[in-house]
Amino acid sequence: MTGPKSGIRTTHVPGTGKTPSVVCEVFSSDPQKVSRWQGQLPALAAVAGLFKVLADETRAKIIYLLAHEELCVCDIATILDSTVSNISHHLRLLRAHHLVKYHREGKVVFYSLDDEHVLHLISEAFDHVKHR
Amino acid sequence: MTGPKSGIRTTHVPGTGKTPSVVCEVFSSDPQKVSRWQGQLPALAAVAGLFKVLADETRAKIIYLLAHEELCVCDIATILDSTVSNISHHLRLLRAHHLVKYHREGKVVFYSLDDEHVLHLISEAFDHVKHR
DNA sequence: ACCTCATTTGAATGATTGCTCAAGTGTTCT
DNA sequence: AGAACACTTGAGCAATCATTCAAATGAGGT
Repeated sequence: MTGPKSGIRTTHVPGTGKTPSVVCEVFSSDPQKVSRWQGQLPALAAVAGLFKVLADETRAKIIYLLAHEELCVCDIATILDSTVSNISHHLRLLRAHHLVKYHREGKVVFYSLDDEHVLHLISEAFDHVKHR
Repeated sequence: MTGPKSGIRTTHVPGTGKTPSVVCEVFSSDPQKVSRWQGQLPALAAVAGLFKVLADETRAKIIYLLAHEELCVCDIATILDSTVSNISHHLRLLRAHHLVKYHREGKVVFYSLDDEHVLHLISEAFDHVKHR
């Protein structure tokens, strides 16, 4: 199968002002460009998944905090003016993506960043949103 | 106001095994660490907003495509096996964030990337999800 | 054993999001 | 003017998500 969204479309070549060379092409628009991309697209689902993790203000702040120092859940909640439960839920997600590490000291659990790369990603995005 | 989530929490110092030095501290957990962060957190809402735009497989792929060549809506839809309407909705969002530029040629609208920085962000995230 | 505290977990809620369908706009051609 | 085409837009829907509350777990102190 060629996918449920496929259909009959026409052809366009930019710049030339040409009329559609083919009126009814099955499952492709511009044969040249379209066929060139066949199987060439990298799997960006995982990339989008990583961005989803970072696409939340609270989580971005948690990462930023933990990049600078080790903190317990309670402290993070206080600093971010949130609830312990809420922060714990977010940490659970960050843990699942191996972005944070933790160790228990008595009753308290201390979290810290386990992936400097994501901090770099955040700071780069921060620079991006600043100058424009 | 100090925020709706504030409450009375206790103090913890990692490593020392110390007992909470203060039992009831209003609106703060570890006074040392918490106060150090007062007003020090950068505004990461916009950063999270940018990541939200990238946190979708279809949009990530559109950006990847447009980084390599100029394409019309119809072609993008064909390559990504989606509908023209769906792609147009995504392009609308990308346009609102000034990530893509476009120009009309007759009936056809050609889109291309207007922000190489986001491509760098994507390729960096791609490298990240690969080796682990 | 019991109580307290720090954190985790699950269920419930409201908000946001991606996609689809149908209708609308703008452009070209006859 | 009218038809055909490329694209845009808005409403509607199901799925996902962030947050909250209440209950559960785990560890230390008495």
